[in-house]
Amino acid sequence: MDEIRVRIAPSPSGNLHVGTARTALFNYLYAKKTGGKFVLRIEDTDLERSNPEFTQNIYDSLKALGLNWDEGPDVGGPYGPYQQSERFDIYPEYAKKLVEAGYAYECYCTNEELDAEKQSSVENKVAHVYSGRCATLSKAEKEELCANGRQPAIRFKVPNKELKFNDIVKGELKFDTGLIGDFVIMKSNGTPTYNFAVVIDDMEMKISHILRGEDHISNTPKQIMIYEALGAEVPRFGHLGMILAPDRSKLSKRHGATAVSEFVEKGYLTEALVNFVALLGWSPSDGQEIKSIDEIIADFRIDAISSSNSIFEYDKLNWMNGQYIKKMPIEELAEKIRPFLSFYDLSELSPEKYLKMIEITREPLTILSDIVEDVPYFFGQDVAIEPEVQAEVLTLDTSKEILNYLLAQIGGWDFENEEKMHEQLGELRNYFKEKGIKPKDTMWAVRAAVTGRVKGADISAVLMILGKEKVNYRIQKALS
RNA sequence: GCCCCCAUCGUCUAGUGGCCUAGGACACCUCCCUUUCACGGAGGCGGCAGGGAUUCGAAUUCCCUUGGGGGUACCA
Repeated sequence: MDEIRVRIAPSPSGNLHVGTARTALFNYLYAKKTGGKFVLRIEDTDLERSNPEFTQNIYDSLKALGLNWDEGPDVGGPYGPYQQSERFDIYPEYAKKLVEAGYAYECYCTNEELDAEKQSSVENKVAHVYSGRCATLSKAEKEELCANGRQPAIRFKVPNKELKFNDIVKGELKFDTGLIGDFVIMKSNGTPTYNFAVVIDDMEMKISHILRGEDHISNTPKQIMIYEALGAEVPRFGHLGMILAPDRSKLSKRHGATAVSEFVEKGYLTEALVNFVALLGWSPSDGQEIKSIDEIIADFRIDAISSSNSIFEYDKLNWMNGQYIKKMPIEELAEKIRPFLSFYDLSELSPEKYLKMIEITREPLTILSDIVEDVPYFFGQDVAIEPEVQAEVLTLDTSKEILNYLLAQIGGWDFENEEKMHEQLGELRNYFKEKGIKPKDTMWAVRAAVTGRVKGADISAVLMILGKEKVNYRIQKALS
């Protein structure tokens, strides 16, 4: 197994979860770092819970994150098909081989019988291990069971031994297989169980390294035993710590967004998401945390992955998203923001003015949707004056004086030239400064009348975007 | 219950026996910059879970306790 081949194998029973995205990212990073292949496999053996809609979401999310796969259901590849539901005819053959070789056997137990066994284990406070009673069934007994209408499942016969493997991130892991119990590899309905299907698929797809969440640690010995029974080469395993919610429980809907697509809808940039999630369990060698995916690839070391769980905190994600918003090319940002502004009539603004508006309002944004709150005064003829602004600024005599003066002057102002606008505002401040009014207060009065607020984007740019007519109108309105 | 994993500031982490009086980032606080908010800059607060053992020396090794997480399915 000299070629490095990794995979991400989500099951389409939900939208792509950020935890899965992180696992995908680490696999992707390792593949890119080593010149290996990154494979996508859709694990939809559980037909009841699988939904094509989710498969599409998985594709879209992975692509949006820039985690492009070399082989997968949609792009094909030499070891397809890459969707388990299309591989159903493969698994029984291997199961049959295992039965014939004595590594597995048919089990006719009913759910009721199994539950009863389990129940007695619980009562005796011992680990529940399947008794293996069907392993010794005679041919005649099996035939009788079949005649009674029972369909057998196939169980793997677990050898009793100590099983060890060297985990890439955890180090040596040991298991006593006596505690595992013969497990089902083929359900009585003829479909494979997870533990069987993954092994067959990973084997056929020649996967060399399996990086996955540590919730799979206990599956690993089972899978290794299957590889061994099949005489196949066992891949290397690496188990990543889990991503937890701030309350240390599993990250779930009640904590807010969990799917990549939900984060995107809320206004998170996929670049920031990738960067943030990479930092959960991995850290850059130079301490520089803001890194593009290519820079992360360059710095990635698989042996430096942390093995503990990490908590998904929004604070840092938010900060990071703001960083990406600030450095994104303005045209690109303007297009990304557009969908969030559907509430407003964007046709009021020329393309140039729209761009300018984004430029001057981007700075305080944490997520793209924040913009909605920051731009209402750019639209419509009238502007909503906040009550405090009305009471604390506009009712002041000095404010009225300033606005009256401005109204008289504004006819001669240039609204097209930014430099000019700065000068005009500067002159206004100086004029009142000589009269003992602080420049700050002068600007406040103008801002209050025109935007209805005491804080916001650069006021000279705001005036230019609004244009002389609207500014004039809003000042008059504020005065009355 | 049983099995497994994990344990450095609130959070993400650096640290692989002396470079550690434990470094960075986010958050928080203070100050500076400033026509507002913000950005940015300069400081500050804050941690090796507890107990043993090994060692001249332990955040780093070993053991126990505690805490957190995962698994225990004919789900994946």
